[in-house]
Amino acid sequence: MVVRTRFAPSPTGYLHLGSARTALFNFLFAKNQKGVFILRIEDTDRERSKKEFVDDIIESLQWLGINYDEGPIFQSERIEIYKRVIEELLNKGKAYRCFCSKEELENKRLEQITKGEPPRYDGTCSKLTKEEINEKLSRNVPYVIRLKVPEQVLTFKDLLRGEIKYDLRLIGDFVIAKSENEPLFHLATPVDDYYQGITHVIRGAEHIPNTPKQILIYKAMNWKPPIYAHIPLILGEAGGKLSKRHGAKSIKEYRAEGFLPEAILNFLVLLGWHPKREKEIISIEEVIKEFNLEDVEKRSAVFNSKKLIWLNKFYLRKKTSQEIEKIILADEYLKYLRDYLNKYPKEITYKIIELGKERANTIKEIFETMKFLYEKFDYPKELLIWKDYTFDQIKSSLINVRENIKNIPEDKFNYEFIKQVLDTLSEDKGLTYWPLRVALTGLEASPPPIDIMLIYGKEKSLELINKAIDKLNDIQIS
RNA sequence: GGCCCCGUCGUCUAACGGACAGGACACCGCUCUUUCAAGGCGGAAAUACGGGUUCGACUCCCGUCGGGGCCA
Repeated sequence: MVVRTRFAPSPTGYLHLGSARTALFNFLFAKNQKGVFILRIEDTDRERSKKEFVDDIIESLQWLGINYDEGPIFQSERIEIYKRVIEELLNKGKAYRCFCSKEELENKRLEQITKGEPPRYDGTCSKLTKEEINEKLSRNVPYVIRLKVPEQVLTFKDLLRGEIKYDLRLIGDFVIAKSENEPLFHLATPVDDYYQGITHVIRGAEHIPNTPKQILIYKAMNWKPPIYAHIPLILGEAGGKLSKRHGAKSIKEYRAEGFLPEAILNFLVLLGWHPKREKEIISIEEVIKEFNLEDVEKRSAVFNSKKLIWLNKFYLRKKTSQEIEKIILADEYLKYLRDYLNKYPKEITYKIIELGKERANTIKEIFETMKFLYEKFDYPKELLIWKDYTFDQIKSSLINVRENIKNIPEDKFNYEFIKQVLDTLSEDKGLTYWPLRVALTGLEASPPPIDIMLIYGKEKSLELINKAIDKLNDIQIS
């Protein structure tokens, strides 16, 4: 039997980390089993479904490399199929039309609650005769369609959790469609899973309570249910389900900040699963080989942004400047960084990226780290002070540095030579390098000064050193 | 509130019923170093609690508590 899995999001928001991981686990399991992974868009809720979100889901999955073999299949285009199933259920007496009004239902509900019973539909309309139904239909009394739910305990097997028992008496005859043309989630999902030959339904643990309802549809239609695996939820750092409105960023946002797909994938896979040999860095190809649903952790995982950042930094440092340039040029979402690529000659730009990526968490931060190269900067003169040295001592150090750099011939203006010159200027190298570095960057923390001088060139470097010396001259006047 | 799921360092996790309960992120030292980053070395840090079962429990059972989810 060929394994078939699916990722079935409702396009009511951008793809975020939680749903991306659900997609990923479906993908990994299918690939591990040499099976088929399907994308299905559950857009039966016309009100809340938006094309924009459909596009985002597709685009983000593609960016992450979670490629589907079939789809996207849109539920909105399959109304005829649901209609057929609904009619069959109606004809077989497995489902019925319920004409009860909102008020009636509400009254019944309150009554049940005061009696201490679980609130559920009492099945009034299931007892209607054919004549009564036709009479109501001819009068156009509004109705919904309910499934007849047997009074028993349903047990199903979850691949991660074992047997899960559910008392169906608590559910009552639930609504499966607003009408023949308007199927609800609990109908459309199992119908699609069946017709699309889904063998394994892998989804978030929030769907555990939905599963018995969906199995009931299978039973009513005499279909064989799939295997279910409910993977743990990802909780936000503040607690609670990671959700769009709970500050969870979309994949798109991570992408626009310059996170790398391999870092996000690596991060997500480690949330609930781990490789046999202890390691943190793992490629998706390796995971596909090893992936196993039974090994997936049962408890929900708290999202830890620090670890994501650590992974991203790791992968970023492994990229060459040319690769990073390529990413910026290819990705529309990083368009806003493209200007940085043209401010200096190409070779210099590579050098800048080289220095920046060693320190940055994201592609965006590469240029933030090196921002002194791109815009005017200022700093308080106190920043020039190294340890407990006086302004005078700092000033003479800078003058000394300036004169020595001035004397370096243009053709000797390279790393080794400059280093040789500067290293001899003082016993305490910090006295040479700290004020120089501040003069060149205006920052407390930055890449090393010689590298920066090589980017600026001799002339601009001397200009910035002079500016620092001027700052210190002011001191004496005041 | 009812039902369901879950419970190992702050976080992600490892540990055939039998090790000093291991690793990673974060944190704190030290080291390297002009600063930052990266690296190296080291540290603090957990089996929720209470009962059983067993020669022996993180591991199995029950209860309590806690967290989360779904429905209302």
